[in-house]
Amino acid sequence: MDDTQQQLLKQYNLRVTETRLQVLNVFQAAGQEALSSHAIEERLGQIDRITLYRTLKSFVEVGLIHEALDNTGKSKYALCNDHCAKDNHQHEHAHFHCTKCDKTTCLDKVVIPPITLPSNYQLEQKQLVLSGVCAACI
Amino acid sequence: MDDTQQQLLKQYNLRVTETRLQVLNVFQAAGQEALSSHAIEERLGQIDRITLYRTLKSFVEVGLIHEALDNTGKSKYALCNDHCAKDNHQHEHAHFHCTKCDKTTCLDKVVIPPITLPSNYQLEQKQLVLSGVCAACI
DNA sequence: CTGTGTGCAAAGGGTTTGCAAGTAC
DNA sequence: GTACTTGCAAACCCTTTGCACACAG
Repeated sequence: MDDTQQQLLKQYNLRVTETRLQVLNVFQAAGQEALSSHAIEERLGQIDRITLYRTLKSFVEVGLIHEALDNTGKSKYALCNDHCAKDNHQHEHAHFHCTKCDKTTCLDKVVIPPITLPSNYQLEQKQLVLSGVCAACI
Repeated sequence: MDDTQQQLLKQYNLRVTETRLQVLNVFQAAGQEALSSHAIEERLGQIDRITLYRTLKSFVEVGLIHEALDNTGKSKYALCNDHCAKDNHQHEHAHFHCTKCDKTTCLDKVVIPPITLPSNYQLEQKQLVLSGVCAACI
């Protein structure tokens, strides 16, 4: 429903614009797959690249999407499941990058185990990047 | 000893050149710190940037250094401790990125716990990226 | 109406490629 | 001598910034 998406944007204090609705739509359709700006562009076709970058930045800032680290060097993004706040992204799950199809997937069920750091290290964020071959490519 | 470094390069089937010796030297001096190409350039001063990129690529290919993932988007590299082969980099340790000084450190003692993946995922590599404030910056 | 978002052009940063000259072995 | 390495220029890709116009609230 278009209406739920509008609500979602408002909920995050974002103005409702055509571009944002479209981008949000792409993310919702992508499910657990993390998308590069290139992939989003492909799916939308006519979007302005710069506007897209700014849209993604806004979405990350408010906590609607999160950046998924993979070892490709390029940024990929996926929807946040839980309620993430501005400065409190909660993403204690792993991201899996398939070396065959290049897809990056959020593995919500894979919880990052507690890590024991050397003393005097203040841990703020931990990200687990797994790579190999995904279910679809084996 | 310059001689040990030459031996090391030969051991990895790399031709001994001035550039490679210099870069190797920088890595050995850096210890557990992972270096960006920019950082290496700074420490060497007069090196050609393109040659440096190619040197790094060669070093990674033969397994002399490994790429350390941090969430800055830029590539950083550090010496491999164990004997890594061409297609068999063994880096089951974590990398810590300090958000204050921007240093990335290999935490050899932090072993990545075994991960249980959903069935039909073939795991080949796991990387743990920790970030926060390092001992020196607290 | 006011502040925010958009679109274009231009610039920026990191990295790669092509090619000729130089060098390790 | 031959294959590999270097150095320069140019190109590439992804991303950011500046500015005028358009639009949401």
